[in-house]
Amino acid sequence: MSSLQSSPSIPSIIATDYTDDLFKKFKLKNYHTIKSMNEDDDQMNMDSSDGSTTQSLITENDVETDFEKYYMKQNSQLIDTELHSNLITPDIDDLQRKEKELLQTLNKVDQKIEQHLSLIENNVQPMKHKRKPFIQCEVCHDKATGIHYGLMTCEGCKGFFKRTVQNKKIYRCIGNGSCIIDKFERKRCQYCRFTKCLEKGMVTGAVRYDRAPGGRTPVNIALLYKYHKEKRHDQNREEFNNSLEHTIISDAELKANIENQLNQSLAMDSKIKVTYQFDQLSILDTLFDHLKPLTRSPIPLTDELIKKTSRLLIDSFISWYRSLSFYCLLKNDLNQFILKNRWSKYIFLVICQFLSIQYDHTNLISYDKCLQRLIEYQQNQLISSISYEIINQFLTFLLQLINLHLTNTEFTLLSILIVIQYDKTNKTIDQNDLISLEQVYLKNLHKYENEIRSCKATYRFNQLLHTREQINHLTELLFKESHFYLPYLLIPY
DNA sequence: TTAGCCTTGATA
DNA sequence: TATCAAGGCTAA
Repeated sequence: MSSLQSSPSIPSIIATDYTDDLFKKFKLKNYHTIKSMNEDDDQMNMDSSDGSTTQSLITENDVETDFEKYYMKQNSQLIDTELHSNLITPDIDDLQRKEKELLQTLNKVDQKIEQHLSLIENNVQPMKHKRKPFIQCEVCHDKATGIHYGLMTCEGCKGFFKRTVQNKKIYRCIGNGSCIIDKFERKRCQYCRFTKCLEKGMVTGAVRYDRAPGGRTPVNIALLYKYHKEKRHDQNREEFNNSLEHTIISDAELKANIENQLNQSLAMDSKIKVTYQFDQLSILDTLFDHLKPLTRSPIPLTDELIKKTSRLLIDSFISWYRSLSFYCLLKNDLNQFILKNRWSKYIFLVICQFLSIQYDHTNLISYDKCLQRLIEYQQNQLISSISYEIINQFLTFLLQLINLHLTNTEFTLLSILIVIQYDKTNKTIDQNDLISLEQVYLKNLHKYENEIRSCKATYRFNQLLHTREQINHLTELLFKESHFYLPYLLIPY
């Protein structure tokens, strides 16, 4: 562990445990020393932060080493925090400082503290004798065991919050900071879990520095609880008002919706748990990494493998879409509409592009071979007449795509143009913002073709737009006929 | 590291 | 004395 810590190439987060443990031990020693001294002499009023009291138990060298390591860690964390403030949890000391400032403001605003206390009491009182059989944790929706650090939470989230604050942990989110936190997924991302704890109103100041067990919540902390409770109440009211104007669905609902569509198209039962992977470093590499295992799969491909791959591709699609520059500029409901309605087209293009790289126009799978795989996949069941037509159309399209030899830029621009295409047949949502956005990307594509193909630019540009229409048509056809698995069957093995 | 269970101590 | 909300312990 110590060698890891000294290595500059390893992120500081990996090496935190060692120093955290040392600091924890140091604080414990400090606490026990003070406690024993207080027991010996009740008259003395010692401050637990006074370093001199600890020297009777541990050597100066120990203290220096422990603190040197601790402050080195703190410094490295601060640097990291500045660089990736959106993806790394803030410093716990900073959080607690902000809470103190807030508390001072609260006290200044309301001079009648006594009145405040009675109000808090009145708020707490009615809850005391209410016992519900199942109360949800406000962070992960598991069974709550009570109010912990100001919020109704389960034992897991309580312990997680305590450990984070006590050990001054700093977490990193490998996604975009919007991971789902529920009973099953809460362990996947510590950053998003802690962020949710704070957002919901857990108070870091309620974690006791002296680690003294038992007792009631101090008045000042209770004031912070009240503040957060009122703040949440206001936010909920505002969100409710907004929801009347815009129907915005949550991440969980979005995934469930896509999941349902996928189930219907693949016509299979779901037994696989969705796994989420957020890798935005190289989207095409990630997508192809998801597809490569199919080239080594048993023959014929299993439902399970196709479904698992589809889910990985969907996750990558969501991550990729959210990383696009215009994502934050569009209204939430429009983004949700795109995510819900365009994922299949994007995935279809990805698989076809993967196939076009695996094959070339001379060795493309034959019509008969394709039919044979389809029959094998359907376990020798008779296939409908429409299936013959779909295979034909699909193979024709694939051959065209192989001959196109898309560049990476063309692939990216085509992907975006598929996703943001204005759909004039759909009047259920305001898509006006997509018109101008589409124009921007069309201009970009044309400009790119002008640069690399000069006189053939317009022809190529039109070819790509035609490809987009073919993708729209084929995706809808595959979905309608529950043949969305067809592109997967063509992956060479 | 997590999370369920137990202990502790202030307060009604 | 019961309750609540802190903390600790420990198996997984």
